[in-house]
Amino acid sequence: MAILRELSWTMAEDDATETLPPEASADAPANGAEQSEPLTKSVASRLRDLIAQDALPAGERIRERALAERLQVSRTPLREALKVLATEGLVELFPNRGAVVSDPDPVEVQDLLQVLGVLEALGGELACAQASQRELDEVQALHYEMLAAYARKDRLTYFKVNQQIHKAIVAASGNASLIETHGRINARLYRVRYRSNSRNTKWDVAIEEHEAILAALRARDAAALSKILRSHLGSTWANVSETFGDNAEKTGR
Amino acid sequence: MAILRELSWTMAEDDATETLPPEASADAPANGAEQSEPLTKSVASRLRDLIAQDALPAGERIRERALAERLQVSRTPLREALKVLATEGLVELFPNRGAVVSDPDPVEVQDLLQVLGVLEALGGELACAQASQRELDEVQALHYEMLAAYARKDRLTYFKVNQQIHKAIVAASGNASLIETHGRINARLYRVRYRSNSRNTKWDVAIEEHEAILAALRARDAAALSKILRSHLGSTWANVSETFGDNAEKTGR
DNA sequence: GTTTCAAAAATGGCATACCATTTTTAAAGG
DNA sequence: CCTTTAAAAATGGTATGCCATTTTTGAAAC
Repeated sequence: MAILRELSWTMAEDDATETLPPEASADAPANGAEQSEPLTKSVASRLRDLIAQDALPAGERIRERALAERLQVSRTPLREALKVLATEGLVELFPNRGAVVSDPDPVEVQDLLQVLGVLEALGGELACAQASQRELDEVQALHYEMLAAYARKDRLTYFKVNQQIHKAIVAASGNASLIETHGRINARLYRVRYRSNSRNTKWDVAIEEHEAILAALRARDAAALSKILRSHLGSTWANVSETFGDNAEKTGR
Repeated sequence: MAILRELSWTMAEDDATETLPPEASADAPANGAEQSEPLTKSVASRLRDLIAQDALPAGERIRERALAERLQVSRTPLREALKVLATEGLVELFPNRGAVVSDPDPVEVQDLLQVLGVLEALGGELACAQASQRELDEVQALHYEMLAAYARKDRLTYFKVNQQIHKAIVAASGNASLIETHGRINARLYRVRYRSNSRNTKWDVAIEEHEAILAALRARDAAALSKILRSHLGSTWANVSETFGDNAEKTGR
């Protein structure tokens, strides 16, 4: 299918290894500061990117030896990274038959969105109380950027900025555990939501909701923002469920 | 300090390897079904137990070679397991200087409790809509067990049954992602909460709150249950913060 | 007695080798 | 041509070995 290409997705984590540079980094001795990030970590980071971009297609079995060679590392750090990604839910491990890139079904997606909803709701509440004016302004700026992408019908930019907005709100909560958990759940939904974004038929509704989000945030109205953010992900489900052919939306939940 | 001994803590996960059997399991050929669980998995499970029980004290550095020998495995599966536990937040990894058992400070604990609060609130809401009568009855039974432990001033049993109740409510939500996420956040708080349990000065308040929880659950009053569960973890923070000497409770959040 | 610093020991990071299980291949049988 | 099945190849699981970094040791200097 080969959707998803030009994304520079980063998790709520640390380093952002650039996408798909298979060659090992040459030694840069000019730097007097610390070097040497653990290989496992950078491999995990690269794998997250590859999965988000469908360069490792969902449902596909991962061959350790081949992938290790592709990434120019031995199997040991690759295996360690795969264990980590499995814990994060991005791949599934099958004893004696390796790893497969996770491909959540509608029920899982709905479950994840429900959790994401309450996490963002909490993020919004805390942000109303904790966010600096600086942070609020930045969210506002992102909001305008999003409107610009909407006006241009630039779905890719819209999607990326949209993600940034939600991430920024949660970040403004100042709650490290929340930020991390939110980032992780979000990562598991990334591919599915990206796919749904390109077919989203209720774009204008999403925009309206975002206006309400911004209004509540500016007013620091915690209760209102919490409510909107949670229901906003209900709308997301309405969109995403269309992507799962047919009757996925009526799972009776 | 050596608190925590007789717990048979299990995560929201799978297998429950018994605590501290250093000898490798002898081959049991009688079983025709599948055998051979991956070592990494069972090692991770054992480490979780050891951490929960303070057999691996918080803040202490983990020596790979020594621990590998103690667990009777090579360093490879142990290292893989440590990466997993690091992802779960139970240990922290320091490049080139190994792993340390996490010891959350008051701010982290408060953050974790806030997240746990909204997760349980969601669990309660969903449980009101989804739980079978069977599941409700079981929660009720656990509640009575807890009252029995309270009457006997048996704090250990109280603590364990209390945990079971909250876990059972979340489990009744039927939301797999929620169950998993809740289990993970909970695991990170386990030690701290256990410690606070033994000094809890507001035991009767907690009991009252549990009565309200049960009432709301029986009535399938989602809104009420959600609200109570979340504030219940506010009370938990009030208790836990006492454990962090002095002025931990007024962190201004 | 304290501090400095270099040698030595220990430790974590990674690659590789070997084994058991699984998957594929292909040959035999129908 | 399809099914069965046994050999062969490939794969994941684990142990071990080597190297770079870190930590400890202890002797010299103050």
